[in-house]
Amino acid sequence: MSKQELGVLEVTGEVIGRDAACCPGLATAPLDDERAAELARVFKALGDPVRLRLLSMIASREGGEVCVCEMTPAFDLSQPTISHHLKLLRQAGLIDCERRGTWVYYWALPGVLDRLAAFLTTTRTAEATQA
Amino acid sequence: MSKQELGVLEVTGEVIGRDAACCPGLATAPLDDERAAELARVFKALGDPVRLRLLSMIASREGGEVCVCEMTPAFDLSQPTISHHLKLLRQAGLIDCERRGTWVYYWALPGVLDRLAAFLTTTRTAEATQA
DNA sequence: GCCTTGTATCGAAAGACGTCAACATAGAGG
DNA sequence: CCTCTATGTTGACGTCTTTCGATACAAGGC
Repeated sequence: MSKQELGVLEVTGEVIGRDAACCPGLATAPLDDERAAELARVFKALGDPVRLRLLSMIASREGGEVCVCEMTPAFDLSQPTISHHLKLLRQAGLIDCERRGTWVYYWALPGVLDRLAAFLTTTRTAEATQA
Repeated sequence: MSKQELGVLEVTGEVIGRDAACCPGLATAPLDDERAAELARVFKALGDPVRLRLLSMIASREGGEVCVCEMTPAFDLSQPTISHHLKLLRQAGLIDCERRGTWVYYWALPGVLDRLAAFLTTTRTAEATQA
């Protein structure tokens, strides 16, 4: 279950600093079709309040891991719905999970989030630099 | 036309540095319902390849302004569709526009983008700091 | 005034998405 | 093996999205 169909932004797991301008950035160039599609997939995953709350719930956890059994009751939604949202977050490469006994634990993957942040900040940074 | 129904994240226009932790950040705390909804609206606006390309096209423009007549032919979509996407970006507070004569010009509003970036980076920053 | 051009809005159609109840699966513990 | 609890998956339903053609509006030129 650990190895998911990330498929998005090929998550490496390594943390990429805001300086390492690995990727163009929003305001540096007009963004080609392919990269736009990649990024859109991740942003779309973040474009739902439930998923945002789930992700922040996971990312803000001290130990780094959260059991599904803790998340489900925090929402006014059915368990399958939560499961579905978690799956989408996984497919976006934002989180991963592991089953330990009866329970399943989720944790955040910093890779994609960092790239997204870089994409947005590189944006302004590049603009300010070049201007 | 300049004053749009932003409604999202109350765009101030002022640039917020990555340090100015005005807002919680993804990994600092479990994100309340209201803020999640606000943020989700913006991320949803970014969750479409066409809108991402439009936004980057506008944000990366030297002069800062782009005429609709330049954007429409860059896509394989009808003019009403482009117009619709531009409207969504405007409603998300990411861009604004003005009509000058026959043409309408769009420009990027840094405010929301900076907040989003802060939200994502504050995330990792806070995590690294607190850990 | 009346065209012409650029852009927005409307209404409709196809598809994607969020949600649930029902069911399937994975382990734990008898 | 059987049962119980915790999760994931399936299928269905209603709603939101994306897209288009048709139309309306705005401004300039005649």
